[in-house]
Amino acid sequence: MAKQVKIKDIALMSGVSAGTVDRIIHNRGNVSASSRKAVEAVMQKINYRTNIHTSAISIKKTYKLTIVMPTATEGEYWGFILEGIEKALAEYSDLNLKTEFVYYNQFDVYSCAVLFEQVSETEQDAVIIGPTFVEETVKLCSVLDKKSTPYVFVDSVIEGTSPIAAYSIDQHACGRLLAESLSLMIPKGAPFVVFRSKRLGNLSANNSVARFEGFKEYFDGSMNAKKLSTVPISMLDPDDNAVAVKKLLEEHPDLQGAVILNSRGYIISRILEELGNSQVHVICFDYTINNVKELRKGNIDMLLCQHPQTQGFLAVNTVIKYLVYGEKTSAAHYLPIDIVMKENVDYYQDMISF
Amino acid sequence: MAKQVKIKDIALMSGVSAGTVDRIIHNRGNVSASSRKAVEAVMQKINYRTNIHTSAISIKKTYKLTIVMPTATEGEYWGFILEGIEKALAEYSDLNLKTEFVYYNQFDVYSCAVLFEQVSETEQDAVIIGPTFVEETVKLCSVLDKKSTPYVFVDSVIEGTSPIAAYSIDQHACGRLLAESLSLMIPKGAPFVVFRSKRLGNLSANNSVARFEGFKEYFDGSMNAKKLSTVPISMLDPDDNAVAVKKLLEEHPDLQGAVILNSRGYIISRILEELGNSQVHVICFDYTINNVKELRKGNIDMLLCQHPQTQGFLAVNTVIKYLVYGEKTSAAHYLPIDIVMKENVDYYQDMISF
DNA sequence: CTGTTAGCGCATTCAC
DNA sequence: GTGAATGCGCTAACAG
Repeated sequence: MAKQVKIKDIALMSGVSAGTVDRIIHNRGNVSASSRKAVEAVMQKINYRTNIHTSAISIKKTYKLTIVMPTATEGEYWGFILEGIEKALAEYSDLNLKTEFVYYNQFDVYSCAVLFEQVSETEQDAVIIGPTFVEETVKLCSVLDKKSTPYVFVDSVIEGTSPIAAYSIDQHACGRLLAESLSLMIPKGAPFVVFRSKRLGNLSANNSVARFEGFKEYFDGSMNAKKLSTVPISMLDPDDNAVAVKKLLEEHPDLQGAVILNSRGYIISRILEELGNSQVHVICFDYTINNVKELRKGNIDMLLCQHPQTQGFLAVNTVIKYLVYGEKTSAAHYLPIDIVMKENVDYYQDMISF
Repeated sequence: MAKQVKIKDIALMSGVSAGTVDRIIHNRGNVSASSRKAVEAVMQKINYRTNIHTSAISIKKTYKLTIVMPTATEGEYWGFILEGIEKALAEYSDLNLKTEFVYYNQFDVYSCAVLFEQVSETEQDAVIIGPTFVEETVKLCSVLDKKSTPYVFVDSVIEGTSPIAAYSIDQHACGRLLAESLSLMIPKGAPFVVFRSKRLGNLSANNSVARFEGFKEYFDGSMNAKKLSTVPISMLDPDDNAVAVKKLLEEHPDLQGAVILNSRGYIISRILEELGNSQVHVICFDYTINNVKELRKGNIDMLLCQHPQTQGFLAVNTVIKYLVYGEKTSAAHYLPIDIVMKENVDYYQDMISF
């Protein structure tokens, strides 16, 4: 390995002092044009990387980081994201970080609007955003852009914003994978049903749409496409769901598969169990307590999962590297789509054990 | 966050000097029993974590790390492990690490014995071991134990050794997952075949055995168990394999599934393709170039993968943390068993992008 | 065996 | 606008 170039070396080579070099690197101003020119010339030739250790030691600034996301319940999706965030923050405990966590109700646009407004008015060095509502998010981001405050997305990418990075999964690919899994499980041409969320107007619904697109695309031109029927499920009316499923089974006694485009698969699998139906293969999304329980019982066959912890972890990592070390990452990161079944679920959760 | 405890604090609390505390933390000797006792008592009460940054800049010692494993080809299993190792080493580039990579032929006990002997005679601060042959590994480890040289396993855990950590996957669970996947793909009672490696007397074979146990266990008592037939495949005689598969298909024209207990699934899937058979579902192990190619072509339906990069990465991490910061980890780590199919393969490889 | 102390390389700050 | 001085917490060498 080549010996690390130090700030002192650059100073020497460009005929200025270390302090001046530092001021240039960190854009702190108070540098004469001639000094800047000399230093920049040297920097071009030389591959300088700030030494994170010495840097971390001597940084006195307290960085303020705001995390805005839907209310996080332990063991559920946003809870896992939070886990990853906290894990990463723990690794940077030597840094002087001040974090503020604020949450909105993901089922309530208003709570989101109010909170985002609040965040807009607060001063901070960076923001990690877990978006749900498109319009509100775009608005928040435009304010942040104006203040040149960097922000990172977890869970989704929002059009019309310019985050320094976004960690999510490819929803379209999720849909295709869902279709591939289903078609491996049921005979060609066998009837199946697609359950979609009733909720509209927010991003979850958007994700759902992208998944559905991918799902349909996979089947395009194949026989199965004709058998596709979709049923909306409701979070609020459990009885409605039971009735709908029952009706469906009566109409299609040979139903082989049920896929749910969101994380509410446990609702359907429970109904199927109650109806004594064990013939229908069930696939849905996300590693949640309820889904895992159903997976273990054998009522759900397969879960397609993202790894929310990793999203949170990487989001923090990116922000710190950007703020403290001036490192930049590419903007869009699609994380792996994990397949979890009964026999590998035990080993899934500990993934980030480092 | 609670304020970080410093070495000086511990020294104060236990009535000794900072130097003594440091000697105790790093097992550098030259400490009286009474001092040790006092300090350890305080350490128990207090949650001390060495500040990696100040530590890193002041360390003068050059740690020597030896990595022994089977010859690593890029894009294959051991190549990925190496990737993870190098990734981790890059993160510790500020540390004064001296690494020595040595490789043996995983198909040749003798080359392993010779190399391990050599490693035994070299002095180093820690060793990362990728084992293949049990006896040779046990012998090496007993030498290391005597010298109190810490070592970490990747890929497998070997009985009768005491590594500071081991990163592998649960082979038995792999077998069960294989069975679960297969039974989702083929109708109940449909005939399938199990391909096993011919090679014996080494650990790969051991892994294979464990996988087979898990596989059988899953089917215990079910109808499918009766349909189980196993065929050995040979790495060396491709023609033999083709003949065997052809014969198998003639005997079982309704064959629905083929599982391969090792990473040579591409050999079988290619033969099936050549024979024009697209009805048999193929599942095998490991993300290798050949397997992925067959997966993309649709000849292999599913790959069960470990994430070798992560194994290598964590192995290095553990060693460094142990050596430099005196941190200990629990010994056995079973990593996730990943399921890779055509539609999620694109997002699998970048997993360690941090 | 133990306490003391000189760096480690950088960001910051304060005289100039 | 600039350069030199200071301090971060830890390690390692040295003097007792």
